[in-house]
Amino acid sequence: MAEIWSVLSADEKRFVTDNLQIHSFKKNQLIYAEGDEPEFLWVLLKGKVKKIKEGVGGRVQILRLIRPVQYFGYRAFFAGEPYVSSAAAFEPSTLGAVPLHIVRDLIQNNMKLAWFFIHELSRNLGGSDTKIVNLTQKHIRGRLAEALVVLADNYGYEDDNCTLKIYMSREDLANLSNMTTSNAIRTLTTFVNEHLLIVDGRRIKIINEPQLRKISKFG
Amino acid sequence: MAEIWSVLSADEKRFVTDNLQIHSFKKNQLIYAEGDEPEFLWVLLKGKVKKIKEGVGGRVQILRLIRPVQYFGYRAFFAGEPYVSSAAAFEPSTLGAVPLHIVRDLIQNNMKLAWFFIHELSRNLGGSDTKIVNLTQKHIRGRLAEALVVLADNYGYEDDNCTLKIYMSREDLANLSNMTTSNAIRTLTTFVNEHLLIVDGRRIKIINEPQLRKISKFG
DNA sequence: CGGAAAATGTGCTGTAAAACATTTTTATGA
DNA sequence: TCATAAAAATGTTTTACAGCACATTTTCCG
Repeated sequence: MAEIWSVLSADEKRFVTDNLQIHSFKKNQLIYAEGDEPEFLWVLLKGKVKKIKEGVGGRVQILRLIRPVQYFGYRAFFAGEPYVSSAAAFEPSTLGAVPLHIVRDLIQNNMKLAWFFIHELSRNLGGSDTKIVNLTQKHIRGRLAEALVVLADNYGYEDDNCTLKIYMSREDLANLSNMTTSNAIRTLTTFVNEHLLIVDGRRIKIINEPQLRKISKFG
Repeated sequence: MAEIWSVLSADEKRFVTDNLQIHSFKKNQLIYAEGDEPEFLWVLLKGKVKKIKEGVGGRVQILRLIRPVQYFGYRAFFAGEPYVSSAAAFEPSTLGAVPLHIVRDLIQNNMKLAWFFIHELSRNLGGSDTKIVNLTQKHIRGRLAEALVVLADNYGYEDDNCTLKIYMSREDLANLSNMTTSNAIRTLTTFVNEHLLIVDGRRIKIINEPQLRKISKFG
């Protein structure tokens, strides 16, 4: 369980293990929904998870991507609010769930754990602020390029060192970069014509990453 | 010094006081800049402060508004990054500055203080995520209405119970709601014609708040 | 005070991107 | 393996909004 695990004492580890439930989620299955009261700290063990938020007219924005081993679902609890976003599995995934009151008790007696969450929250907040400017000010090409670069940074490449290790629908790609599905498809085609990518179904090969990063930066 | 103060022991309070510097900032003066290494926890004692981030082509987004007594400038330090946004005074303001290494030492020995920051960060992160959807999906009218409502919620009204207790330029209003200055002016005029507001220079009276909130919600 | 600079207000134009529509391709599972 | 649905692709239309130019007013400060 990565970073958290390493700051826990043997007793604390035991305490967590005793209270950890393992859950499996199917592709596109909801883990929790906007408006729900936060109950569990989730840890993604295997698979991929997206945090999403519904906006005007059912339009969806993907807020964050989660990879193993990362934690989520705790922010709302610490804020004393219901969830403001939902979480769903991108693909078949295995997750652990620890009741948040257990987490609270652990933090209360383990300053290192408190620092872990302070650090995580701080990094996420910085990312969120950056995302605001990226999504509101960049043009379509810049936003899609940004999304592709983020996917590469988040999930990496297959063994060929250029195929994105995530296979998402055009719709998800659109929801990630704040555009319509049509425009995601169109812009993707443009990038292919410009020899930045090779696309085969949901398989995306990035063949000119520097140029893509440039577009993402000044787009 | 509000919430933080109340969780400190007498010794800790003394420690903070000994390390607190008071600074005055003029209207529009920069407090710190994007890219700077975080050095101080800032506390706004008097005045108004905005957190801003520059985007494509120098275009500015106002990320957050700060009122007395609120704390800021600590996120980047906890994340171990340089600042990703700048802070500037809206109007003549008085601020306190506590070196962040002092804050770190205090947190290390005071779990209540740790919880304070976990709580703050969590609330801000939720707000930031909500802002993403508001700014990307709502139309101009909705975004401006939202901004006005946020101003009312943040700084409140004058004694007449309808004049916003903040007097900001059209440009700031535009930067808050992700639009050009021209469009902020135009849309403001529309709202006046619709008898939602009365505007006299920078003095904005909200005379139909329910309708404004409705526009903000479905815009 | 007076002149310059900044802020505000309006109209016009071009265009990026949404909305809509239709066809083609790819999955899915009975 | 065929039927049906879902996803992808592509063309057309519409519109919301940025960009710009310019006039007017207000603010600032030497």
